[in-house]
Amino acid sequence: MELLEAELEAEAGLPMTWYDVLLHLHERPGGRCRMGELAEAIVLSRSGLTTVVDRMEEAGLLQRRLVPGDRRAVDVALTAAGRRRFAAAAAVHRRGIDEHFVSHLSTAEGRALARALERVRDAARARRATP
Amino acid sequence: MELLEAELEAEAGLPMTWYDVLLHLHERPGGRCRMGELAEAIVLSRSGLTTVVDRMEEAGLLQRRLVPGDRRAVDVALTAAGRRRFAAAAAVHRRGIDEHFVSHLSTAEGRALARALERVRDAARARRATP
DNA sequence: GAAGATTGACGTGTCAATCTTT
DNA sequence: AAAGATTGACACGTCAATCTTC
Repeated sequence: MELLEAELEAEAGLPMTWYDVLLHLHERPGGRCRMGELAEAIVLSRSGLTTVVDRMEEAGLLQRRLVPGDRRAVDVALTAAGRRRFAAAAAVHRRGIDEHFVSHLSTAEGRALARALERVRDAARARRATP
Repeated sequence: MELLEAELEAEAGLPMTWYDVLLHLHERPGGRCRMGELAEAIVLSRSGLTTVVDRMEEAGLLQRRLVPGDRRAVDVALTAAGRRRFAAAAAVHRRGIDEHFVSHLSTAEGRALARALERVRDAARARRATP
């Protein structure tokens, strides 16, 4: 993770947190999403996300938008610059994952590892849901 | 990791960083070691370790000791209380690892996973050594 | 009153500068 | 000058309190 993060910073000029934000926005239809939902998705406190979005908005990668129908809420939306920046960063990140992780495993190993770790993850999640 | 850390905190009253310190001291002969060596071992900056050791010394789990022969250096040494506290914490932590990780894998899966991840780790370390 | 987001106080880590000893 | 540890300034995260809207 340290290695991937350093490469992302060096070659795409993005901190990992910013990449996470761009990724999850990119996955939503319209490239937009509520603050709370986004905070949940990238595992960050709501207040933490507030300041991250402040910076990213200054950098022109996204914009806060009013939510039609609920004046409490705020939407975060990708800008064109944000989409371009994400595309470039994603290329860097995918190459990194391939090079530093996937390339060291056989196909069979990859599958086996995924299956095993999914079980571990699911068990942890289940326990988290009902503590 | 979040789960293990929460359990350690709740059942043994130790932050993960403190556990790491106790563990690595416990592994050294005499339960003592230099500050710099310890910082390297637990992957923490030297200055970060300074403050952690401050707190742990206040808590009575370890002591700073003069190093005979080099007045620049400082040794950190486990106290009796530190050893007791580590034993209790280690029991909690081992149980957690067993329960939340190992128990979800077959013996064969465990071995395969270890071999595969060791290769990934070694590759990352090699690249880190010569960037 | 509860949901949604923001603000302020604080904890923990890194980095650069400092001080002592070699 | 270089090794060893500490100090101070700062970045980034969490939690509790606040403010607005439902």
